[in-house]
Amino acid sequence: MMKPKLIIVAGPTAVGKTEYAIELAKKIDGEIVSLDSVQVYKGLDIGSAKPDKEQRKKVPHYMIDEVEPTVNLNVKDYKDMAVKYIDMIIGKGKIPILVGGSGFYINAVLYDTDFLYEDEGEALKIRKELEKDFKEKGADYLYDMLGQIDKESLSIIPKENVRRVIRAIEFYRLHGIPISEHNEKEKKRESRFDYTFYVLDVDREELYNRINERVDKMICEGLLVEVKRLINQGLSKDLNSMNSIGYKELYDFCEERKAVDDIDKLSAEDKEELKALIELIKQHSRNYAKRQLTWFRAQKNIIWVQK
RNA sequence: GGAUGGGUUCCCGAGUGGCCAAAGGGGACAGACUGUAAAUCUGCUGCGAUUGCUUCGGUGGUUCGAAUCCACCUCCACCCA
Repeated sequence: MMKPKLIIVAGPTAVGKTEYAIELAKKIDGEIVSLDSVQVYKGLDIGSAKPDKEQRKKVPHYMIDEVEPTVNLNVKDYKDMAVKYIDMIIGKGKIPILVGGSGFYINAVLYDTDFLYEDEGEALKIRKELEKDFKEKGADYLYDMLGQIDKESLSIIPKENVRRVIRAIEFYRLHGIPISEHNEKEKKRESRFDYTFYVLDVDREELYNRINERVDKMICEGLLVEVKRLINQGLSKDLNSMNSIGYKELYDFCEERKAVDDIDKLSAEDKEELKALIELIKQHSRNYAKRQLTWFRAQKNIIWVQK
């Protein structure tokens, strides 16, 4: 049986994936599935640089505005949703074009990683308990615990990465097998798609310029108002959605101020503070872009597209 | 013009005779990653291939030895005029 065709357009933030993908989709009669961990959330529009209405009219887009920002999505849920759309597009005889920068999510979809079923309540309970252990007994304690159930993981996960140490222990308790063993198996998976994996890239300097400019643009377009609106909706700071770049930096600032719709009206002091926060957003975006590049460099069968 | 404090490696900042290529932080760079991933974490950061070489505003001294002490110069901050 022939594997269905699929195209991926990935790359660091702000390289211009959206436009590139739309052009491509028009040319080959494809439909776009966003593979972006933030664009899925409703209401996070400006900060996640969602394609606008005009763009979405040109080509059908999926996986955008898919869930409420109050939901904490994880790879499994994300993958399951995305796969449904992909199969639907294939079913129509069109070519799915996956567009996004979340490498981990792209891989999950592309290789159809098997994330075992987990009882969310149970998982959360275990996690809370382990987090408490960490606070009370420290990282060494957790690491020892991991070593007793899954020696292999010790060479993959550094002790300092407590979050992943916890997840590894949590996985073992949930499934009774070491996460390293499961991952080893999943890594060998072949994609069920006949895929072409493009990664867009530009000179580092140019990329950073684009990022900086785009952040400024987001501010002009009303990022502050967007964040304020989300806060007023009751979104708490510790939600995944609010933990993304552009939102986490502005959260406190917007929460403390009554009005943020007119930047010119802010006090001189506030303006200074805001300026520093904007710089921070730019920096975090640059760091993120760098991490994305690192991820893609480590992937197989990548076709680099120098812009 | 006078008094004082200060100029340290990309930035901030510690160091006040040898253990100093110089703490710490930031940034930059590189990397890891399989249920928080726009998350989380790691390494590295004067030059050179080890001995080595060139750095701590500048110049000249003191000393076996100076970023550290002395002299002069220079720049900055602040105070008095």
